[in-house]
Amino acid sequence: MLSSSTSAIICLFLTASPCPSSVDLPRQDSPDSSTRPKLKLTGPESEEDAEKEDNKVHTKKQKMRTVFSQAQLCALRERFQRQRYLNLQQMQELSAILNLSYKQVKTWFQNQRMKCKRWQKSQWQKSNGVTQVTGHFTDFPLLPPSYFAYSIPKTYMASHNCLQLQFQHIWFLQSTDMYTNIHAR
DNA sequence: CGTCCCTTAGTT
DNA sequence: AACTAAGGGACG
Repeated sequence: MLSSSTSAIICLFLTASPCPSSVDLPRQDSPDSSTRPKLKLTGPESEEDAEKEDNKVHTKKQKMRTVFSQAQLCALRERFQRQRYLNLQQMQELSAILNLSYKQVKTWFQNQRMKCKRWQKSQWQKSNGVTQVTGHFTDFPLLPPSYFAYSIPKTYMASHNCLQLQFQHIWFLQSTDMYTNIHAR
């Protein structure tokens, strides 16, 4: 039912992929110990992941912010379009492909979810004011970023039915994502 | 553990 | 100033 429309949107996104070329997948030093990409596709390696162990005696806790390449962002966004929640191995696979760490992918998806949530809230406020709600799903722009519904996954685990009633159509989309996420193995 | 949420801080 | 990667705490 819904998957058809969703996939249609995905196709749109893919065909009209706004990725500014850049075939680069520059190495992103995994600032994290857990789950690093085991296969390095592109050779040039970091050589500076030494900071994690306290070898840098007392250089402050400088936050190391990695700048994702356009190719990486494009791939992440494309994936997010159709799947907002990835399970462990899906994230590992994706991180390996993009040469990012597992934690980076996990963090990116979380941040993206929050961003989406913020965006939705603003949209809702907008429509709440004067512009009346025309439809349910069609209110959101179809092309990137096509932020459909968001929802709360933690409560999905706990009380699925409760939230399903609460969010209705919005939840339906989300629960579909979660469902495919959990059961697609 | 993963996620939500808020916060911090690097990059543009 | 906006965006957003990453840190940290709370919760299940």
